[in-house]
Amino acid sequence: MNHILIGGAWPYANGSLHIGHIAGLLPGDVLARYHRAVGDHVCFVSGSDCHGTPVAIRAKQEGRSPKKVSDFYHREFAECFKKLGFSYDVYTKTSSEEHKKFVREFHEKLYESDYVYEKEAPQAYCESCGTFLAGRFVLGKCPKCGTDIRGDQCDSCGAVLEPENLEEPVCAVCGKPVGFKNSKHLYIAVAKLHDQLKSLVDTHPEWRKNAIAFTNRYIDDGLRDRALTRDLEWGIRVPKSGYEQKTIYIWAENVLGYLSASKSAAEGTCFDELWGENARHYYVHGKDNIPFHTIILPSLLLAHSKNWHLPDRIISSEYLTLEGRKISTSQNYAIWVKDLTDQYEPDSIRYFFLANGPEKKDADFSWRAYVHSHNGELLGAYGNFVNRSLTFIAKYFDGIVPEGTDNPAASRQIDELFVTVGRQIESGAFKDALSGIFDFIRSANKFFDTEHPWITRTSDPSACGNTLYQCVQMIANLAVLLSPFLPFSSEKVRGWLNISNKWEKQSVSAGYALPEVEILFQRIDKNVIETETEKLKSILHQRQD
RNA sequence: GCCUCUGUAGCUCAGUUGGCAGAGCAAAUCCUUCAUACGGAUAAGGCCGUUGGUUCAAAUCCAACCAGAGGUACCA
Repeated sequence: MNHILIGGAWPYANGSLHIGHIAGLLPGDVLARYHRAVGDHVCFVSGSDCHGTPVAIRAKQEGRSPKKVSDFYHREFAECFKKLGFSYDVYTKTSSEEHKKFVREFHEKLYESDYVYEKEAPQAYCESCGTFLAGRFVLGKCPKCGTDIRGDQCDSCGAVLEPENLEEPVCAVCGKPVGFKNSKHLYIAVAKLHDQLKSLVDTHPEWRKNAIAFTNRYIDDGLRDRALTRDLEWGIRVPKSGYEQKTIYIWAENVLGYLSASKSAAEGTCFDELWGENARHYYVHGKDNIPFHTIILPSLLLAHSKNWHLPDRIISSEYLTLEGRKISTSQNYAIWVKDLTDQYEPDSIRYFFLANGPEKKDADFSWRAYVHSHNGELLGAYGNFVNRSLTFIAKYFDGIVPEGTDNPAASRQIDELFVTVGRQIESGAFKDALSGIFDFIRSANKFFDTEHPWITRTSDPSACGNTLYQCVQMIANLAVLLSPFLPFSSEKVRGWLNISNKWEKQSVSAGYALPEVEILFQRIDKNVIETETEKLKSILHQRQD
């Protein structure tokens, strides 16, 4: 039995989840379900990222506490994931006591390492907000070209800047001028870990291409040491004297959630195996998260001790666009997961984002494509094949699976699918996996047509029975092959046919009595395309006014 | 500015090491009626962004250019 850790990215708790999050995170659940079906010990963890400036700012704007705000979104996230069938072993939050305790202990030891040092540097400070500000919360003019800019980078002339070099710096939150104060912080010497980090990338050609490219870029450009602490109220207190007023920088604690959450999941029993040499670790997130998983997390682990298991597979997706445009939460141009799950079936949503996800390059969500994917592929090809076969048996064989012999060609294809689909899932090629399964479904429909059982039913009843027997075997195996992708419908079919979800060839005996079956997927009205597209257009319209 | 990615059929895209351009959808014609107006077959559709180069052979490798997207470490 292999120990598999799957870490899904921790969504940031300052706003609702949209389809982009789901597109990046769904692969984690496919991996988890697949590895469980194979018989591996799986620990699939994630949680809500609750600390940091944006949550604090949002709380201030809403007149609520940061805890209230982040708890609100945490509950919403958990509900969305549940509805979509995410099979997390633990879904927690960074503001949980278990996580905070784990992080404080981890950091205490970390500070003793040779890779952590103290440094004083000027920090932007807003008197009116009474807080220090991160670079991107300082607005000002570029000293070189005079353009209005945000943060420490000029978009128009490309100059890399420090906030203290900006002209007329103002606070992005309240608009008042900012000053600068010296502040002492702990830094992690990422640059000193250059060789280990370089060798980590070089020894993992199976990371997604974008992860390798990003990481190499950072390494080649020269790794920069990073502050581990922040002058912020809302966060985990720094466990060091002299640092009572400071908190731990979120990227120095949220990625440790993989450890703290897997510790609670394992309840101490197999935590060591899970983080030992022979485990396998997958990290599933969007490309924006790459450096934090390939540089920061390994740096923290390496600086802490020699024994932690480093990332094996980085499943970093590209971005999802919406009707050809960039999704924008601030401008409300998005489809929210909670709205989607209210109206559409979870398997339908899962199918679309897994079959059309941003695996190797940006992908687009359009209502036209979504409705087509559901009605045409999921329902028309798969649902219909299941339905036409099983209702045929119900109608003409009294619901009893007729006598028949295995179809050698189909049987061989199924054997191959278990191998290739498994390999594709493990390597992060979810689109290819689904497309292989759906090719088989198309061939199954073709088989049904060329056998025309509705004719042999009277002309050659035993041939008719044989055809349906073979169709039932195909359905049984499809249910298992699709179970990581479409858990809800697969569970239904497995229930009807009384088969397990083990990742191996299934068979249903002749004579088995089918229960009453129902339609697998509801058809989506085509008018949805127009009404939903109109809604998005009106959002764009408002934006321009 | 710099870096990365993308450009292939009307649309969405696949094309792993160079070897006769592929799939799905849409549109066309036909077959079918077991099934959720569902399924199947056939044909049609392409200057593979542009221009050069390497090669017996280039969508694929190299160079330049054009167009678009993304990134450029304390925004997740």
